[in-house]
Amino acid sequence: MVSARTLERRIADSGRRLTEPRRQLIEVMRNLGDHFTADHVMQSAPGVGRATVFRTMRLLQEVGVLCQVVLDDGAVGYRLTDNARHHHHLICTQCGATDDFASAGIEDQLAEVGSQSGFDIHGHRLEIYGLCTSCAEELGCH
Amino acid sequence: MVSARTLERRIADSGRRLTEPRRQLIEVMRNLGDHFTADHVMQSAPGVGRATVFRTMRLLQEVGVLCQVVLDDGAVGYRLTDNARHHHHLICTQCGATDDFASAGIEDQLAEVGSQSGFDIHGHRLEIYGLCTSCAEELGCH
DNA sequence: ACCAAAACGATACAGGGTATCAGAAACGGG
DNA sequence: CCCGTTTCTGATACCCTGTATCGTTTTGGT
Repeated sequence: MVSARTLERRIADSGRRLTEPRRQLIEVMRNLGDHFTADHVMQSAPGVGRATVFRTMRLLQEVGVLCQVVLDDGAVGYRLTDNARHHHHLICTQCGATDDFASAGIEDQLAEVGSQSGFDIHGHRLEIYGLCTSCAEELGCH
Repeated sequence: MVSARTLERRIADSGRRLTEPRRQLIEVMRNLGDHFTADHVMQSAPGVGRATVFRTMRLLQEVGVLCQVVLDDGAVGYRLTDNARHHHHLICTQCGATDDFASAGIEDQLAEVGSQSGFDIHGHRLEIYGLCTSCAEELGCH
């Protein structure tokens, strides 16, 4: 779990102000767990204006501590992350549980695709869908 | 370029009716080239109702001849495809040109991630962003 | 404490997609 | 070939996620 201190420092270090609504939203997102929607955040922070929720979420994305997760059905979720580095997501299509991962092997394969295709590749997006261990158990032997 | 006949057969074979609006939309999408948005389709088929455009696009996705492409900025594009099999997209962030590709190496790496993570993986979504050869030339030596 | 800059809340708007529902088209059976 | 059932259509209202506007409030450096 990424600490509130880390998140607040990221905001401060980027030259932005550390306001009360921002602090509240950070706390709310931390409490929402490993995945949530913008709507969840709004409902959990009724004192904060709608626009501020979206603005803050955009800000957190810009400083690299919040990332979008494209779900199975195309809907968008969010997730706090402590590593701003490049990574991908493992998403449970049953319960929504989400994990980060990185794989040098995959990056190598993508570089390979680039050289074969003639495209000058400078980014990608990868989401993996499946069942987390507990959902797999539950569904597997029902 | 995927033929109109193929597309129409896919609809008929799935038990749906081959109506005039559907035929029109298929023709429009074929003419729009390798990537387009729902709005492009609507503008190119002024005689067809908005809801029918979306319904038909959903239908084509269900029968596997139209796929969503998640762009760089999160916007969604569409693309006709003749292979309903699993594949990924190479997307030019400059001009929008889009190509399909598949890579056994990547699939292997993903299986690897699955076994390491404990997730029971049953799908994924991969979009690669870059510059197509002509855009790379144009921008490279301006 | 003061002030300019930044951020806020309310709200209107925008874009993409879905639900509803009365009327029209498709197509299989007689 | 006509008829009835089923499916589809168009118009429109609506929903959801996110952004723009703008007057007011906070922030934080001096």
